[in-house]
Amino acid sequence: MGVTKRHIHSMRANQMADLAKVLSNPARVAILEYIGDCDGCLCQDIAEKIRLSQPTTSQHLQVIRKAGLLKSQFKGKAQYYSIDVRKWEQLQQHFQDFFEATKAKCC
Amino acid sequence: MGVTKRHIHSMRANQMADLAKVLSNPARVAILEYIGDCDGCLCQDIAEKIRLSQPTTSQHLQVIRKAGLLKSQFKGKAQYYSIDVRKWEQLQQHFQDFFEATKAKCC
DNA sequence: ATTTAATATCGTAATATTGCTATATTACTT
DNA sequence: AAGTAATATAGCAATATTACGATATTAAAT
Repeated sequence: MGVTKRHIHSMRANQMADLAKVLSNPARVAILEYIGDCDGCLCQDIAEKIRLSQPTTSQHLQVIRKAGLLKSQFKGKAQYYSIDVRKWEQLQQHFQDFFEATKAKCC
Repeated sequence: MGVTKRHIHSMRANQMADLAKVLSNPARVAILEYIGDCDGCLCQDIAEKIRLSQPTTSQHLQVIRKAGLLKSQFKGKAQYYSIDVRKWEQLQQHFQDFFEATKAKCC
């Protein structure tokens, strides 16, 4: 077959996997690091920085955005991306909870 | 093309992505949750619990193991898996550092 | 030595992901 | 209104991932 069988797992496990998937590509990690740096970045600047094409960079941005981690704002024709700090902290908490819950059980 | 271009990214970004990849599949998340629960689990019990075949479960276990997160011990023909707590805490710290570093820059 | 039971690996098919070029869309500028 | 600049989307090829059944490996039990 070859499809991830989401339906057999708990919603919690699927959610956790979905969040981890956002961070499971080095380009997206690099993008998040860069956006953190500059606080309001243009797609083309990001693309130049991480050395991927503009379309590829844009696609990765959409993935991160769909996870709710980005805020964006048009100024003229430019789109300024920045990290949604509240969502970022929620993400951090989600991972934290997962690590702690697992540790609490096994140790 | 279609290959992740690891060489253009920093070692840190690649590492982070590799770690996230372990958690980016709900079966592996479910396995980790289950192993946390029982502290010394058999592959077949895990397979039954998460409702995937024994070979599929074994493969996921190898992925988690290659990331260094598992300890295992043969007793007879059975292999008892458990979480390597030190490595688990290191993983947690790695994520924690990434979240904090990014947050420190952008806020 | 053979059988049995548990796990790991091989081979394969289906689907997902990654990255590109080409093109569309959007909003400003002239 | 036409041109320009920035981003997004479509379409595609290459590779990676996921899952399975079949089989190999391993170690105990008969």
